[in-house]
Amino acid sequence: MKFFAQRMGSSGLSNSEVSALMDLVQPSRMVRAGGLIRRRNSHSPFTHFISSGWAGRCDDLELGSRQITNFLVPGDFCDLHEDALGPIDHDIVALTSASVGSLPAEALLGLEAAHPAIARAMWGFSLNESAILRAWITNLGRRESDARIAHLLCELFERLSRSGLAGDHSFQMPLTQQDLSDALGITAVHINRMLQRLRAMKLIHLENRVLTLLDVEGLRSLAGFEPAYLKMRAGCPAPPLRTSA
Amino acid sequence: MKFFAQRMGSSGLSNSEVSALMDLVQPSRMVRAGGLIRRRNSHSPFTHFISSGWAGRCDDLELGSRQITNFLVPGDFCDLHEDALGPIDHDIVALTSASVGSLPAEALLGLEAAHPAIARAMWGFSLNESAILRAWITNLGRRESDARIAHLLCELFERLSRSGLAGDHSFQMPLTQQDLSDALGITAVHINRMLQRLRAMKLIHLENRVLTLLDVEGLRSLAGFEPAYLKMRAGCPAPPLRTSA
DNA sequence: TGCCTGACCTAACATGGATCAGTTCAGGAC
DNA sequence: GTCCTGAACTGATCCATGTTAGGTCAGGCA
Repeated sequence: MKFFAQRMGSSGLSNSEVSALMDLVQPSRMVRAGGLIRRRNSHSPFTHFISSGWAGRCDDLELGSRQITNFLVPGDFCDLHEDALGPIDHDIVALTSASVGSLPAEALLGLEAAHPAIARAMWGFSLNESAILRAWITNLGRRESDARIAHLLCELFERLSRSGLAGDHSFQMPLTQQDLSDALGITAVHINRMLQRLRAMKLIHLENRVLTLLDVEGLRSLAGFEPAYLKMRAGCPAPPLRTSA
Repeated sequence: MKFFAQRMGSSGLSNSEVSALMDLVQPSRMVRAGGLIRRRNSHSPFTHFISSGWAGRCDDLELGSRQITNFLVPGDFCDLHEDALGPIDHDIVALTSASVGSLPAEALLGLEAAHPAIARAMWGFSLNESAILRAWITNLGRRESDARIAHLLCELFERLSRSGLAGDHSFQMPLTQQDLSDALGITAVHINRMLQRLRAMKLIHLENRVLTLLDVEGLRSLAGFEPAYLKMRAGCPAPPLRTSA
């Protein structure tokens, strides 16, 4: 839960607001790699977050193939306010063994009504994820396979960095080539070829589940990566009111 | 603004709550086809919605190519709470001539704090769009071009239906083949060929900007379309509290 | 020791969709 | 009427990626 507290703090909340949130947190639950954190169509009175490990949002299609629509890393919410409005519509699957925290959803809504800053912060997390989803759409729609992989790696590096989970241009990257395939819409065979190419271009080093970005600028330029969309939208002061729309 | 009021009403709000919202609405602004509704990095103290016409969220890349990450139709919010947390990170472009309404963002946040049902409804709209974005990711990642187009057409039909903008299996479809290309990550040339194929399969009829779904079941089955993700998540009663996460 | 499994890796071949280079047609401006 | 433009449409060619069918290697286990 350390990363969750850090993350809440990074969203512009005061210490007392963060404490009010942390007071709601329930004991964590361990989920083994491959296990389900949330099942589609299920209901839960809790909002969950990733405490440690990696997870993915999965849309299953016929034929056993799946599309991962986002990765979740420590500090990320799994289902912020989803259940207040109906059952969740996709599976959330642990990709490594993971620890999952939770807080009562109704109590969280109450806290938001009482503390405008908390309401803003929750909107910030939600809009932040939407920006990531849009970036994924652009990645899938416009980029070729090598740039597509590069873009995802750049994104993961930034997201882990802001939780203090990435070191000097390197991080623990537990995703298999099949996971990357499921996320990027590229077959695992071709993922392999393109990872080889990125290695040959001296852009990355990947071994024993540790990824090192050997040439961040080169990788970003290949990927067309613009990190602005990941910027945490902290609750900034109300913008000045203008008189016309 | 008629469609906006309808849409608010469809989200489980009472008449008085809808009225409270409508009291905030400012006069609409007309935008010509191709014009900008919101520019990336701009700031606005208003939350905008589409009153009439179609718009698209656009990510521009180098080389003049663009990715449309969602279409916006009458009743859709453009930038719900985006500006309370920082400048918006993408362009919103009118794809037809369009009329855009707005309401003061701070006043809307105030209304949400005072009326929990309104806060829930706004979360519902936001989560609803996130579900659409995830469905787009799956569409781009997993489906071949003909199924991809079919899926988008099914989605648009459902979305317009729920605003009363689609008739008996047909609707006004103002998107050019280039617009479809920009949204689906398929060249306009190939969009054309695949539209021919859908016509040849007697699944659709498209002429003079009117699209008719000749065989809804056939189209859905080709697309693997499951409409559940579009279901408006109305503010349902609080789920019963359980004691374990 | 040998067997099994999952992840990574590779080669040969097939193909969906991109690219390039056009044509046709309707509507609007003049 | 002619010109111009945007959109729809088409055919030929090419290549990025999918498909199929393997191989290698390390770890766990009997």
